[in-house]
Amino acid sequence: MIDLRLLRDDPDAARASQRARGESEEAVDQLLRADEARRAAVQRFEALRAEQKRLGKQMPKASGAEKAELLARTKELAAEVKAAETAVTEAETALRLAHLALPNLIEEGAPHGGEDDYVVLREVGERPEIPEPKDHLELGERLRAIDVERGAKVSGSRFYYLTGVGAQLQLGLLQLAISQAVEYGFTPVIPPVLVKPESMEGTGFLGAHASEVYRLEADDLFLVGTSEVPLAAYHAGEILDLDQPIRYAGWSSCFRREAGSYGKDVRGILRVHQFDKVEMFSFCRPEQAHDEHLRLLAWEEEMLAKVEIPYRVIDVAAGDLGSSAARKYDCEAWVPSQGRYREVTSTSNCTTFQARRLNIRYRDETGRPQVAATLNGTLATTRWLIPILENHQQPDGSVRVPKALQPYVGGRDVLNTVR
RNA sequence: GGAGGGCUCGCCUAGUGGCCGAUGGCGGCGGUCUUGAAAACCGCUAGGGGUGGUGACACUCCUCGUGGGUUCGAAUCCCACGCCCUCCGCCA
Repeated sequence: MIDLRLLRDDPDAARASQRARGESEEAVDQLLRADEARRAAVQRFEALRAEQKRLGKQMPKASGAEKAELLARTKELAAEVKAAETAVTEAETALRLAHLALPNLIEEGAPHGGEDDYVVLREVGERPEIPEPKDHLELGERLRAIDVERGAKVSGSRFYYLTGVGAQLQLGLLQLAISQAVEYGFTPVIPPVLVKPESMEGTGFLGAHASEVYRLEADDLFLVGTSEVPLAAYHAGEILDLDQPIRYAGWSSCFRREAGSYGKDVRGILRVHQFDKVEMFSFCRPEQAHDEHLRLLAWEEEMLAKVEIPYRVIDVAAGDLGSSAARKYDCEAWVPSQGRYREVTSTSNCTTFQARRLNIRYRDETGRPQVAATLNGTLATTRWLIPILENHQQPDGSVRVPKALQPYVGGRDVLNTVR
């Protein structure tokens, strides 16, 4: 949810943001009208209510005919107050709907347009020359690292087993991510992955993403698609000390239904229903958010450097930001078998949008509560195994292990085909 | 699965129909005292909304888990729901 006061002061900023996203400007005006209507309703109610309280105070002192008259008047008033209160409730509901419907204002500088209008900020690392690259699944199967056949047998399509060095590589990768995060002052967190509806709602994943989310009907709980959800909701309703940003590194499994992606990326483990991830999450003051965002990006790039894979950084266009983000940078790793870059990290600056929903605040210099800013960014996921295997493959199907990961596979620098 | 108990301002707690937005303690902050500290004493210490003002601020309304009901009037009475806790059983 965006700041309504800001919206009243400068509705054109919101309209411009909507245009950049390729979304309706009418949503802005709807919200403005709903805001206005609510304030009018509130004022009507308050006037009546004040009168009711005033007369009510006279009641104990009154007696006889005076009391009877008072009673008659207050009785009438009571009905009016109740009607006015109902009107306020209705206006508030309408406002909330309009409020939820409007996405975050984009950060100045974010590219305008849709999915394909991203801007490449830089390409980093040398793409390897591999004449006939094997894809990650073939490599993974030869190494006995990835087993999608049995994944499908046991759980269905888009499920897999990581076995042997596959399991070790993933654990090592995530461990490496946690170690780096801790080194930079993050608090490592292993959060719950089942959350209540309000936690899911608060983080904005029940809007456009609702069909992406697994819901456990019997218990009315949701499986999280990222630890961003339990990390953001961790401080819901709290007033934090944000002299310094508060940083968490969440380690969790993530679950996604991948509804509507039938036939897309069906081979291997690029797009799966369940994977593991280490996610950075920051709470900070709004004025710190921009710099914090760049720090998160830098930490992502540091991790990519550690596993020695070529990548590029893109500045995601406004129309592809999702409702919460004001700006988003993705790192895309080079995938030799596909001859293109694929997303492996994503860092979003949600400014105060998410925190406002979750009611997460801090105290400013004057001691007044203000809405905090939240940011998130990927530090490692199962998907990283793809560029790691593919970029480091050798003609015989063996795979070189990046130095940083060697300790996690028994010190080996090469993983050899099994059998 | 069964049976109980509880939800009040950071924490604990008082409050059974108007004088309660709410008592007291702890903690926190500020001050007095002290060379300094402790102790003692004094003061301050929830959040949100609306209106007015450039502003410090002023006035006002809402909030005692949530929603409804009774009543002229509800933290207090009634109903429903939610959440937390304890015990028993079962499973790990």
